[in-house]
Amino acid sequence: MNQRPASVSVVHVEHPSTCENCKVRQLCLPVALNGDELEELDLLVRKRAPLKNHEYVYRIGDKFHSLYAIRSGAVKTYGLTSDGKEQITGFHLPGEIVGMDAIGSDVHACNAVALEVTDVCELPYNQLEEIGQRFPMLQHELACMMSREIRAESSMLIMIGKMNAEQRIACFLHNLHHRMRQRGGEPNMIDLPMSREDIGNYLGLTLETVSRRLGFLQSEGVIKLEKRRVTFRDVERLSAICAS
Amino acid sequence: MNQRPASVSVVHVEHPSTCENCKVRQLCLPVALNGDELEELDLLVRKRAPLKNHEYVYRIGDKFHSLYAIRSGAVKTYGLTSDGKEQITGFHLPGEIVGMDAIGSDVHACNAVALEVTDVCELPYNQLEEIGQRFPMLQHELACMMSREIRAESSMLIMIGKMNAEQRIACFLHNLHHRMRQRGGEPNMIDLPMSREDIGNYLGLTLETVSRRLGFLQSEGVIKLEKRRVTFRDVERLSAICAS
DNA sequence: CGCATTGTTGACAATCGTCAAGTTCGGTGG
DNA sequence: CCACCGAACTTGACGATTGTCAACAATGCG
Repeated sequence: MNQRPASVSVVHVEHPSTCENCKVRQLCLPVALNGDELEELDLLVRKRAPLKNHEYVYRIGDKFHSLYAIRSGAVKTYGLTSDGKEQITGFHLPGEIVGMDAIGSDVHACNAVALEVTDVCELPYNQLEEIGQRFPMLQHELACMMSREIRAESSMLIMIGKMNAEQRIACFLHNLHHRMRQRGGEPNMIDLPMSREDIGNYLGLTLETVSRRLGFLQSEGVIKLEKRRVTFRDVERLSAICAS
Repeated sequence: MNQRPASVSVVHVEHPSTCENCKVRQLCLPVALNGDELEELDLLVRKRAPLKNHEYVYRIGDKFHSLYAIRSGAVKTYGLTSDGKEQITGFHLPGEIVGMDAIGSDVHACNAVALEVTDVCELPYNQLEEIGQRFPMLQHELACMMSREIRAESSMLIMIGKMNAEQRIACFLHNLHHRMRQRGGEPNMIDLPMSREDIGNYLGLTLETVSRRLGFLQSEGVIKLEKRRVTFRDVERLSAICAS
């Protein structure tokens, strides 16, 4: 008799891939919508073949046309400095929406690329505004998601502006841990979808510093590292480091 | 015969303080609205006595109720780190809207405080959503302003993450110069509304570093400093430093 | 006029970046 | 299946930018 494989849906019934059946609907636009609204939203969602690792959701210069809700996988968004270096502005998990920074622009000003196999729902923006007119709740939810994005970036500014390398790494892990748990991940373990270089880039550090500080956190017994798998051994201490 | 005082409105007719007559309507919500829409917007705007220096627009913990459009003056928004230090997340000029990070929250998560005498228009948010339902263009403009805020914060992340002290200061000045000009300021001069400490806080630097790098830019002939007055002597060079 | 706030300047220290060497891992092809 | 190659990561030594501490000057407000 076989063990059930860990962390895989126990029963995998083939639901039609509607918002109503989506695993992350509690975190995404549909959170507060009723049946009619959901139905309308489903009508405008364009499905796409899942993106493979390194495939772009959109690129700098692409005409802005749609927002993209992440259904599964992970996406990083990054801009370019004037001398052509990448600066990652966010890592995005299922239930989050990317592309909101381009509303009211003609073209996208940042790249969005999949960090693993990733399923996205395309939401044509003019249609979204149109049904938003008829469904106030949808309009409201969209505003909430944009507002949340603003808050998230403000938090990053606070973090980058005031914290040292160790605190940044601790906060980063803590934040990711929290978000992964919201999404039903293992309670004390995460598999990072990004490289050390990406982490460093995001946090305003070099990959060497990331590697060193992660190693230090491990030596202190706060986490355990196995390649990109991070096991949390002392979440209390991790929080304490964030707040120190 | 007296000279006309510089940088003061030449003729100061007492317009009623409607959106239509607002000096920054081209930069604010009303930019694309027609007569009916403007009238409706004016009905919901609550005027307040101008804020004096150091007076709060809203504070952390205040119940979220309204957005605030800045009519004149300047506002800084800042959050608090877990150990109680301030981190400034933005400086806001006339035509900009503060409070959008609290939409969908119960309470404000950051402070907004006037840096000089400042006139704000209070926009009760539920009324704003309500008339947004009837006027798609207003709804669209609001989304654009939120989107712009997301882009602005992304730019800051790119800047803080990748630039050294001198580049940050140069970009900061350049950005402020640009925004002041949009608002009809002197072409090559700005009076900073914030202290060196505020600038450093915002840019993730200490006030000493700000003072030193500003002094260096002056010694290089890029700017001239007189207390908080900055005169631009070589905007080309300033741009070059930002991009270096 | 005096005191508090703000800004400037200097000396020194520390964190983090740079450069470099070496290791592990994963994928590809013989 | 094994060998090889490149990507990703780790670790060490060194240096530079920036922060810290301190003294002092200038400003503005009561």
